[in-house]
Amino acid sequence: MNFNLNPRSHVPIWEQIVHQMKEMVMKEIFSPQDKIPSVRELSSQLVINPNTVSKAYQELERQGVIETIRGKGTFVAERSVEVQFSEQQAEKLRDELKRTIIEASYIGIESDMILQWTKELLDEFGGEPNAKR
Amino acid sequence: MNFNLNPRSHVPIWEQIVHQMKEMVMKEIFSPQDKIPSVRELSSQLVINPNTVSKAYQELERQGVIETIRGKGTFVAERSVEVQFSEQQAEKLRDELKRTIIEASYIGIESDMILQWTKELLDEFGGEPNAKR
Amino acid sequence: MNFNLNPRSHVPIWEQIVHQMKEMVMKEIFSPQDKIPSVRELSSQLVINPNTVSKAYQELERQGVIETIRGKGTFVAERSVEVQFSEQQAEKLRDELKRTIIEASYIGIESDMILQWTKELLDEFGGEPNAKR
Amino acid sequence: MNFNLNPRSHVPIWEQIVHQMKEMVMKEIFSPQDKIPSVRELSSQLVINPNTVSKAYQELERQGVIETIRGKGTFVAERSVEVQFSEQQAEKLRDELKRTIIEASYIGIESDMILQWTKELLDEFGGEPNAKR
DNA sequence: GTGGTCTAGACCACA
DNA sequence: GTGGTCTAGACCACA
Repeated sequence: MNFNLNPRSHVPIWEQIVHQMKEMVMKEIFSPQDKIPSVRELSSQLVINPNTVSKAYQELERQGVIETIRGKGTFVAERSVEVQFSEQQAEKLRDELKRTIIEASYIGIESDMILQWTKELLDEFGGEPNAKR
Repeated sequence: MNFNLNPRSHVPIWEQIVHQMKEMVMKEIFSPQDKIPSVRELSSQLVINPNTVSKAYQELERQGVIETIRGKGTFVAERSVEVQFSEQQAEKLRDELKRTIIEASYIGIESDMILQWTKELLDEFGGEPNAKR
Repeated sequence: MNFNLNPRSHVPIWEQIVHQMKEMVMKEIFSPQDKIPSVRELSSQLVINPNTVSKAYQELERQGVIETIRGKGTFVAERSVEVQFSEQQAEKLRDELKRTIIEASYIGIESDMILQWTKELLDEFGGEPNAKR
Repeated sequence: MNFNLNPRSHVPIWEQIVHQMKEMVMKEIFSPQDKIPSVRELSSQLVINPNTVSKAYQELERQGVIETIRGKGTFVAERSVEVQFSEQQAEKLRDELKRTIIEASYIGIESDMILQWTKELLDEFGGEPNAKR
């Protein structure tokens, strides 16, 4: 697993792991049932503290991205289509989008460029890969 | 100045101020040369710690959004069109966009919805208001 | 013996076995003197680690649910009515009940619903089946 | 705040804190907006590690029981009536109830006693205290 | 070997 | 002063 962690970032390492893991699942680099490295393996590979990896894994499990089977290891979870997002979650993401668009427009990035980025990213990540149908 | 600050949010208050200030400039609620309240005035108006306002103003000044003129006060800065963004800045914003799109797709928000949001927000904030041409 | 084991659950597998075994006895699916599979048989049938079954059997024996007779095998134990529970045991179970009721009320499950569940479950499991009278 | 922590219990200390905190909110010992002790205060009062208290507070915040205001402290959250529980959550709690009832019946606790306990506990904790109406 | 809990202690951003 | 992150390391239950 290739993680690209930046310890200088203001985003905590455990959050970087959570996000990149979700990215890999969206990109179908991982499929449901795939075994992912143990906390100890990954922490020694990334040269970070096991507790940091553990925190990331716990958050991923809470979000239903991975599943832990006692004594056997950790696996990418089956994703159910029924996943229903709340109004609140949607609101929060729209706000994030707004924030990014204001920042981008402010420094002079053209609307067309932003729209193009969005389309490219949606082509890459839009849809629901790995969802049980 | 109407700020909508949420102390319960995990976004630092100084960052909320910075962002809303930029939003107001983008919406042309403020024009260059407009005087804005002093740190003391604003902090007592918003009932927050002066250090917080001070930090926000420092960041806004660093980004060239406002200017302080000794003995006269603080003003919205003139924006020049020639403002050129760096590759690095663009990269960072594209990454933010990517992050939001992954999260949104992950919880099942349709690509069409995300695209619609983007268009709406670009209509509202796209362009370069207040820029000296 | 039909066990419904869920390795993804955070309840240890040996505990799931213990509990389902007791449930089967309460439902009179088993009667005293019935022979139950050996550790080896059950572990290979359920495709789990023999140590896990062994731990479950030890706990069941400790609780007087099953009995091992050297050279003959393992059997459902005779239950005597005189089984007297201690204040401590009762206290512990009342606490568990309290915990569940607090959690349920907290997320907004109606008192009536909780009461109905209790009545249904008592109809299904209340009483002392298989007890020697 | 009176916590009754048992380090010998198999229930982690942070979980005991979470549960007892919810109990106190249900009993209206705390009301929304009430300030609760800081992580440092509580950890020194309970003579446990700050990280353990921190973990409990983070879980309580995730569940919407408390709110953190940066630099100001932690407060009991306003509870909204709209709290909607999922089928899955209800299922899990019914299972817990089932488990407790089987255990209780098994050791010979009368159905009437269990029903009485339930009614007493519902009188004490049923309903939605502190909910914004 | 696997993950979970807990302690001890450092460092940092925020207000 | 407040909480959040991270490291280091011990101990434990489970399989």
